[in-house]
Amino acid sequence: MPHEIEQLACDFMYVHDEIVQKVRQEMPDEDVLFDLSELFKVFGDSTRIRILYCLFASEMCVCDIATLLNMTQSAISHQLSVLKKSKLVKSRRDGKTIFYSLADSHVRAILDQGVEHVTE
Amino acid sequence: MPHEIEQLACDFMYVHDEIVQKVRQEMPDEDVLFDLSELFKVFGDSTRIRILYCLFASEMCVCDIATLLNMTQSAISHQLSVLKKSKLVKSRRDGKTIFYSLADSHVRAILDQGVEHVTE
DNA sequence: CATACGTATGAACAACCGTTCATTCATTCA
DNA sequence: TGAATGAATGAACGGTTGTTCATACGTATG
Repeated sequence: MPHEIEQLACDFMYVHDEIVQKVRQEMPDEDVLFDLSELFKVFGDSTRIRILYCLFASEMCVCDIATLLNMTQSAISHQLSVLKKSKLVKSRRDGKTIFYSLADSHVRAILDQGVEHVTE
Repeated sequence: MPHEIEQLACDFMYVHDEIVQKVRQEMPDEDVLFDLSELFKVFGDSTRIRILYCLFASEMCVCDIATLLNMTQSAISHQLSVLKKSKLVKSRRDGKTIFYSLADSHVRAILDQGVEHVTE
């Protein structure tokens, strides 16, 4: 793209300097944008969403979730580690069992907002 | 998983019938869950998020966005078609130029909620 | 009608993702 | 200490995704 960034590409230049500035101003920083897309990637899998819905009801161990969702222990464990890396879920050990629970109250708000969009 | 779904998997059975019922009740239907994860997949790419932030400021044509984001016309066009298929963006033609704009006010709310989570 | 320009589209490719399988780890209890 | 159990992990796989490149489409204009 050999154009000057300020004058934009189209011959019929629609976007003005004023709007370019507005975009620049309102667009979050690059690293925030990266974290944001990483966050939504985590929500972009129905297994992980279903796990989160389980944890809305109560803390649970891996094999409880696996049974509820009718999936293997390994698959759930892998996904829980994704959720944990993303700080959406936390865990505590009680003997042999490890209980998982939500780490953040935003999670529900974000999912609910999504549901609202999808079901209208 | 050879277990009865109602009694769950662990020997030390933590999740009770009451909680199982609560999960079943609060978990959205399978098709809603599918749509939900599809929606978040769309948000799970920083290029698409940046496109949406452009459109928060103003409707724009493809090459305006490409210039603003310093990407090729083709890459932006492909991503706009994803956003359009997801009904997050709409378009209108004016001569040779096609202008894209937001199709839904929920979009901003969902992204803002995500930003709030990420930047705390 | 031919040219130019903005955009869309299909193929191709590399990178990434989610599950499965086999194995290992951590803890309890006999 | 050794067996049993709940959970984590690494390798491997098939499928998906985002970009690039080349090309085709649609509209305006000469």
